[in-house]
Order: sequence, then structure tokens, then C-alpha cells
Amino acid sequence: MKKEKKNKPSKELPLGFADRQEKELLVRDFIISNIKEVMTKYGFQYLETPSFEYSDSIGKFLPDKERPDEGVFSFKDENKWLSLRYDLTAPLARYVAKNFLEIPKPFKRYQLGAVWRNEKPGPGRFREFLQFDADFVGTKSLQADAELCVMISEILERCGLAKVDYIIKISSRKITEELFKKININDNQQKLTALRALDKIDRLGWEEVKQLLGEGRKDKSGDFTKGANLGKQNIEIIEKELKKKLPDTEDLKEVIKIFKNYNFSNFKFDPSIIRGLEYYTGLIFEVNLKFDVKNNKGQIIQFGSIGGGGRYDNLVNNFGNYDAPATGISIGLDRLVYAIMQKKEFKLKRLKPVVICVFDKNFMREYINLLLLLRDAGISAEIYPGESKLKKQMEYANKIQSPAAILYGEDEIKLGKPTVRNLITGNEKSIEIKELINEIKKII
RNA sequence: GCAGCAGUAGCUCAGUUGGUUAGAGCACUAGUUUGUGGAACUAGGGGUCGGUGGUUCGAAUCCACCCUGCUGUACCA
Repeated sequence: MKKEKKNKPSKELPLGFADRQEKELLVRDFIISNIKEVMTKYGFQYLETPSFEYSDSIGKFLPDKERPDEGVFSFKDENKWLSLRYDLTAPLARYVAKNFLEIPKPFKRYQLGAVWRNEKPGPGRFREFLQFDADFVGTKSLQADAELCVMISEILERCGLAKVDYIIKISSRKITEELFKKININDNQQKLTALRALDKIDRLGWEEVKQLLGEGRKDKSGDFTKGANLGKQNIEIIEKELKKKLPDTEDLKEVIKIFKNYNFSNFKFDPSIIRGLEYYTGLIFEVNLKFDVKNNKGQIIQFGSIGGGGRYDNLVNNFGNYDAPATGISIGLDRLVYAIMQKKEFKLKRLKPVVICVFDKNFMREYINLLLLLRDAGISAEIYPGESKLKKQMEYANKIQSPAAILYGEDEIKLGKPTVRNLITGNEKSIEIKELINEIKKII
């Protein structure tokens, strides 16, 4: 006989979703406030678009046609399909196309928000995550691209990173394009596989990448990845060309010149960065952290880039006939938060409330008077939110890391002198009410 | 998706060649004399041993499948 199973609701989270606790949220808020300040300083508009869009608005016109309908959360509303946005760029393109006649040209906007991807999550990757995007729409000027790099580096440094902690890698799609033309690769599939292989140079090294350009490679776990099947000669040419490659395309020369004017030097030309496969059209860049990031077991994990961006001159155009060359940057905020939490010991402890202990409900009026006094002085305070013995109240105050407890029982009330217990040192002091604010301020 | 490893209490784990009512530490709850947290002591609650099916007199332990997690790899708008 089986016991009857009680159908309790599941306490598990859906795959790829996470609760976020205060410790993390405070760091996130800190980063976001830096982002907002810097973005305002750089003259970007703040924009918010809805979480849902019509599926065709964000799917159909995507340049990556390999899997246009996969990976998004969708449902049918009446008879139209809606999808949760999977990035902030597609909604931007839609917004620009919709409001093209009214908005300034060029249009500069930044946006912060969650995006959703319906796919199996990986290490440090979720199905719901926060992105920060900044874009210029409607300008071909490489001044815009340069500003994005300068701006993200200012944000990172404000968040506590030093120049040695990160690097902006730059390259241009034109380099690989020319290279493929030179060795006569025309098969699109082969091109894509080759691009993916080249993308991995810094992680795997040339030897392994050459395997991927050729027949394929086995990874650490023994899994085999098929390669691009290029001829040996062509592989040699690619290696030789890229190794000696200089940033000599027009766009790279130009943007490096602009960096110089900004006195910005924390970048590196790296022909191996590739980014989104069919998306970018010219200059591309990637923001990489240079310090080790560990998981909660203390193992160092492959963290890779926290974001990047580049020029996409055709996206907005897909919505209509507007010519809107654009460039943008996109940062994965959760990963940045995770990395920064490890890099710096953050002293972002939120001020916890002073706890006023409740001896007797009949004294509530006195307690509220003290409470208002403290709060009016801008001090976080609360009356113990429950009905328990004093011991429990002290345990509670300790648990929430309250700086001080105020004891105001019958004896104290008669004297009009509450007792302030410093919960860090354990010292107690009986003081006049008018001294209360000063006393608390001394503690916190 | 592919590969390797893992899944026993909220957390970290132990569990002998399959054998009574499955354990420890930490955490939690209640006490250790009436109004005092972080230490100590006492007592207590909590687990269909990831799930389902199978082998067996008997399964946390063996087998199969599935689920979940970690790490790598692939994909990534």
C-alpha cells in the first residue's frame, strides 16, 4: 500500500531561471547606476521596449537564417504569435523603423532589460538574463564605434576594474572576407565553419584551430567536432596571413586614429574575434576580462567575453526602405556582476534597520514615537515585526545584521531613557531620548 | 546537441561484499528560572536515499531508461 502522495507545489525553479539575492542585487544596482551616469554623460537616450514583440518583428527579419524560430519563448495571442525578446537589438530596429520620421538622426539610445532564450542553459548562462545595450543608428561614422569602446571602458573602470583587468579586442569582418576570397572559399557552410574555428584561437591555440579548419578535433571529454575540411595548403595560408596580419583595413585604421585622439589605448587588434556570424558587416569588438573567475566550488571557469558589438549596417533596413547603418554594443550584465563580485570585496552593505524591541503591546505608542524619530533622521529602523520573547527579538536583530537594538521596557519608560544595545560590540547604554539619534549615528 | 563526472536531511557529506525502524556535522525549532543575539549544554522536527521500471526473500547499494546539476565542447540572433 502506497501512502497517498500529497500534491505539494514544486519548490524548484524552472530550468535556467534563478533567484537573485540582495548581495548580488546591490552589486548589480551599483553597476547599473554607473552605466546610467556614463550613458547620460555620453548623450544617450534611455529607452524601454516591451518584453514581448510580435514574433515576426524580431524573428523573421533576422539576418541569421539558420534557425529563425528556435530558441525563443512564444505563445499565440488571438491568432498572432508573440515572443519574448531574445536581445535588445531587434526591438531597437523595430522601434527605429516605427518611429523613423520623429526620432533624431543619428539616434543614440541605451537600454537595460531582461532577455529570454529558450535553450539549454550552460555554465553561467541562464534562460533569463539582463542585458545592457547602447547603439548608434543612422551613422556610418566610425567615431560612433570608437565612442562605444571608450564608453564601456569608462563604465568598467567606474565599477572598480583597472586597465589590466580588461581589454577591448577589435577587428573587422573585412579581414576574413578578403582572406576567404583570396583562397577561394565560396561554400557558405564552409565559410561559417571556418569562422567559428578562427573564433577559438585565443582559447584553443593555433594547433587545435587548424584541426578544426581541417578534418576536426576531439575535446578534453573525448567529444569530436567536425571541421571545415579545408585543404592543408589553405590552412597554412590562413595561419600565415592572420599571424602577420596588421590592422590595415580602412575601418580599423580609422578607428585606431580616433582612439588616439581620445587617449584611449586599452585595446588590442585581434583578427580572431568573429562575433555573430551573419550579423555584423564591418568593425567588430569584444570586451574581455583578464582575471580568473571561479565557480562556487573554487574551480576556475572559462569565462570568455562579457559582451561586445560592432557595425550592423543592414538590420534596420530590413523593416522598410530606410537606410540606417548602425553600430552597437551589448553587455551581459549578470556575468559582469558575477565577475565583479569576485574581483572586489564590495563594501556595499546596505544599512540594516535598527530594531526596536517590543516588551509589551501597550507601549506601542512609545515605540512608534522612537521609530518616527529615527526614520525622520534618515536612519533605517523598524519595530520588531512579530510577537516573541525578547530573546527571539535579539536573535532576529542579529540575523538581519542590525547595527543596534533599542530596549524600552517598563523601567526605561518610567525614566524616559531607552537602552541602546550595540549589536556589534554588545555594549549597552542608557540614554536620553534626545541623544538617541547621536548615539545611533555613532554606531552606524 | 555531444562527452565526462555527479545526485542520500535546508547545506556539506558518511553509509562496509545488497540484510532490522538510513547516519554525522552545520543549520533549524524548543528549553537551560521571570527583560537580552553571536559561545556551551539538553531535547526535538525534518529524508518515499533524483524519478520510473526491473533483478532479488530483501535495493540507498545491482541493471535499464529518464530527469536534474557540474565541467568541457558545440550552437548562440
